[in-house]
Amino acid sequence: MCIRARTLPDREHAIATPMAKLTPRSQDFSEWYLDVIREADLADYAPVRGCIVVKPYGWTIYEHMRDFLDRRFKETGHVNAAFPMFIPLSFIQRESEHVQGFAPELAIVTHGGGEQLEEPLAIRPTSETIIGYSYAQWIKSYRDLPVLINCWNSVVRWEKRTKPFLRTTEFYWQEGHTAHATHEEAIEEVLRMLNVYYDHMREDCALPGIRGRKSIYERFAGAINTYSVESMMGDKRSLQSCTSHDLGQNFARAFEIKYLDRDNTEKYCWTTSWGLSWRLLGAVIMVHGDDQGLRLPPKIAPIQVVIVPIFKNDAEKSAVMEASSHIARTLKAAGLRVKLDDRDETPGFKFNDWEMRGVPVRVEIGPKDLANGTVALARRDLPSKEGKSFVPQAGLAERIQALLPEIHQSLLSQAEAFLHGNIRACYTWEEVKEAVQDGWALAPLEDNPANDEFIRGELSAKTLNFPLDQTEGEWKCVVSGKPVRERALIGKSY
RNA sequence: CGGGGAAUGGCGCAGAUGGCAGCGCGCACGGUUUGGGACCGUGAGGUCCCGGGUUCAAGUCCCGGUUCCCCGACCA
Repeated sequence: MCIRARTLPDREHAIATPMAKLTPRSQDFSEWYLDVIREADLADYAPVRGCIVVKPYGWTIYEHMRDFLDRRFKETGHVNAAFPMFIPLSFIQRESEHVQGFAPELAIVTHGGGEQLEEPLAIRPTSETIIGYSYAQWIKSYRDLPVLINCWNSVVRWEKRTKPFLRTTEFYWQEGHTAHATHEEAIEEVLRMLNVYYDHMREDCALPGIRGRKSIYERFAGAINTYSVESMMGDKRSLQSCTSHDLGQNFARAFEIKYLDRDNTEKYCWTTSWGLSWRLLGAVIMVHGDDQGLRLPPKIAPIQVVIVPIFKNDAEKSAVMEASSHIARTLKAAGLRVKLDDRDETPGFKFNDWEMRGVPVRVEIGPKDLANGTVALARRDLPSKEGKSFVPQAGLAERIQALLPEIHQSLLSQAEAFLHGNIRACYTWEEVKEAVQDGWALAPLEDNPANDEFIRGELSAKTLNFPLDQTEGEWKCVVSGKPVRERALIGKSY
């Protein structure tokens, strides 16, 4: 079963570009997104509701993202481990807010080996509880702290409304779980990991975002504070790209995660958890993509450079192929991920094909280039003519190595301009109402669940977060009118 | 979970009033081509989403279900 595309209702467009495979982004962003996933060969639907099959090209992008992030976890002192995907139902019920938050989304196993289980097993929607059980056994002394563990796994949440990568029944992610002696240390960890995510997004994925604290209403079930990075998609809706939770002592108390301190008294640990899923790949698609398809940041692109040979006859072919192979070898030796496209297709077809797949750099080599000692160099981040130039073959590897960071920066800058250009400072409810029709509002807000509910009810938008970077000031809450010192981002979201 | 749309070859679609399952693209093979989605010829490819029912006969009509898309509710 495959992801289906719709007919292009825009006939004129279809005639103008008869081979168009994507719904134009401006016409229907949601269809465009699904079209890109299909045409760029990222994923298929699975025969199970809300589940997807991630194809090799899509998975390779995720692998690169994962590897960069994993490196950052290791650099900040974390180690990886694995815990069971089955969680005794009673574990999830131990933390009261946690169970309330997750009960509606649980998948539960009632049978095993042909027999009904004595205690049903939940398939993990997240692992705080089963990891808490282990931590309670592992942690005896202040000398055992902190515990800094990360898991790469998948979790299951029975979502009502799903969308490839953004919200799937099963999704791959990482979840970090740490335990600390003091609340200060735990808070430090929560913010450290928020910044690790923020840096990963910017530096590896060219994705800007706004770091902030979630409102009381929006925070994780069982946390005393949740932080997020909110990203703005191409349709100006927000995507919560990652979260980092200060769990206080809630799970420590529920699972008896205690240590004996220097003063010989027993104390509860302070725990944290933080996660980032393949949803971020959805953000890469929706932030960078255009009407030609994907535009991948070079660091996570499965193929960084594609070489397209051009020739008219056999004589030209052998000369061009020889030069192409040589260049491919040179670029590979320089550490670039290179693909020489020797398929029996026309160059024009290949140009479009690789643009669809988001390859950052294209090298074209034809007879004219052989004569001139040049190649045509095209960059995906700029429109076709603007991004194409003829450069000498000599020093090509160095040139491309220097170009990749430039493309990264260009994608980041474009996204950043879009993000900041679509946030409006608002000071009245009327202004907020108007701003969220076409972007985000930054407005004074009292952190009170009643206000969140009001916003949701009135606007089909929600409180995204209270940005960490706040300007000093005192305003009146746009909902309650009470004096506040903080402003919140409000917008439509995924 | 509520409202609306949809499901026919790998993809996009057509198949009034029930009567031999089709088109474009893609795919395979042969040839001509190749600097922005080439062309000619030949050919392969189908549980018409699933299960019941009506009928001499169901892609088409009726009932039930599944999945996908959109809007809402819900949701780290």
